[in-house]
Amino acid sequence: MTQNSDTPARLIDAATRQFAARGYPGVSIASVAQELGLTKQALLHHFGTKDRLYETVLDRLGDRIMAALGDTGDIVKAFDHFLDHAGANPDDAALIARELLDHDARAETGRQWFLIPFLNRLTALARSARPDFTDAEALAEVYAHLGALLTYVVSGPTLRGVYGKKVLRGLDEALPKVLRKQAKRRFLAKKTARKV
Amino acid sequence: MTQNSDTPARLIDAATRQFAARGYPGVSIASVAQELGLTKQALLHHFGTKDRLYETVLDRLGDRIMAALGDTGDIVKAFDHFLDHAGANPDDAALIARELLDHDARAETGRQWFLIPFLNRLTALARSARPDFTDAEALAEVYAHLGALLTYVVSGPTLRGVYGKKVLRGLDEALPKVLRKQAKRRFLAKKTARKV
DNA sequence: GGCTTTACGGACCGGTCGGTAGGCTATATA
DNA sequence: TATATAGCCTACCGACCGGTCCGTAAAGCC
Repeated sequence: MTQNSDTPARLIDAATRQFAARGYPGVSIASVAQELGLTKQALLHHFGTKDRLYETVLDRLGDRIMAALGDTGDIVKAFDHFLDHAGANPDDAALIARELLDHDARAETGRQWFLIPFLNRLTALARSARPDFTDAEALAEVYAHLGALLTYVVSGPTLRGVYGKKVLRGLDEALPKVLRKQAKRRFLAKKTARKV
Repeated sequence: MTQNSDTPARLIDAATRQFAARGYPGVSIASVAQELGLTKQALLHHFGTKDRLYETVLDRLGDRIMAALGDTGDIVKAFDHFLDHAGANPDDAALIARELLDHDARAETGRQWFLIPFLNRLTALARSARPDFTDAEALAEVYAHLGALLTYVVSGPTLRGVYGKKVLRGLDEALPKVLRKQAKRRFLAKKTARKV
């Protein structure tokens, strides 16, 4: 650690932002390195290849979103925490959305996809909240809810540019309410008659 | 029309597939042209620049999705038609999802975004089904539903690769049901006391 | 038959891509 | 003090990028 020992972490941060904003093919390793005033060779020194940089970014992302769910056994709270996290870290949401679009296009040699533990966790929570669900139904409900949540968080900048700030402020007020209400309706019914 | 007069249309088809699969920065005009055995100069002859090719692709997409909604006044039916269309044309869904992610990053000189009429139409239908909604609430419900639908259609290939065909078949059976049930719950309530 | 237009291909341009080779410097260790 | 190593650089490579220039063959128009 002769010079700046946290360079790898800062490169990961920059790469996370750029991959989220422009996607894998839209980002050059030179532009990531340039963000901290380095050359691309410095980046290659730390990560070897662009692909390994990207995989590292996804690894960290996987850790963050699992942590965001918390250790609650309540799926509504888990989605609540995740919405908070995604709202505060839209880059994370964008990267997830991009992976849903692009994952099958990339080679992904061997390793397990970073979203699998996340989806499995949510599906398990859904099944424990609604034992009347089949596995497929639980995954479907989780997936539909996650899709609505991600699309909303992800399109913020786009819709702000298109509709203007005022409309978007209304959306930012209404949509989280819609999502929370929907989570309750989705997962808190049948078998588990509920309070509030 | 000396040689092949429908070349532009075929180029648009190829470009639609490739942009949907790999996104704007991931597609080279040479690879699009190559799909019909042409060189990139042929493509540039017809469209001038890569950007104009992409805009043409979005124009056609905008026409298709508006047509897919049909002329019904019933938002549940409109979403039903759109789900059918998106299921049969996953490239269209992928392009919309990519635009939601990327639109603000591109310059988009002047012209109106192709999704605006689509979103406006759906929002208007939502408001007429639920006069108790504010504009923001209607847009939020439309957007949440659209997000769930798009994410589902778009992630098909990815999830198939990750979960295997069997799980995905279960999802393909369960998720459309979830979406249809949800559309009814979203838009057919209050003021319009319900049957079914 | 001359002229223009359409539809391409070949050659090439400046620039950028990911990646390699090798060198320099500051620190850590012996 | 000698050596090793981490961190980063300059220089360079072949491949590819979007785009221009120019030629050419076929068809339409007069």
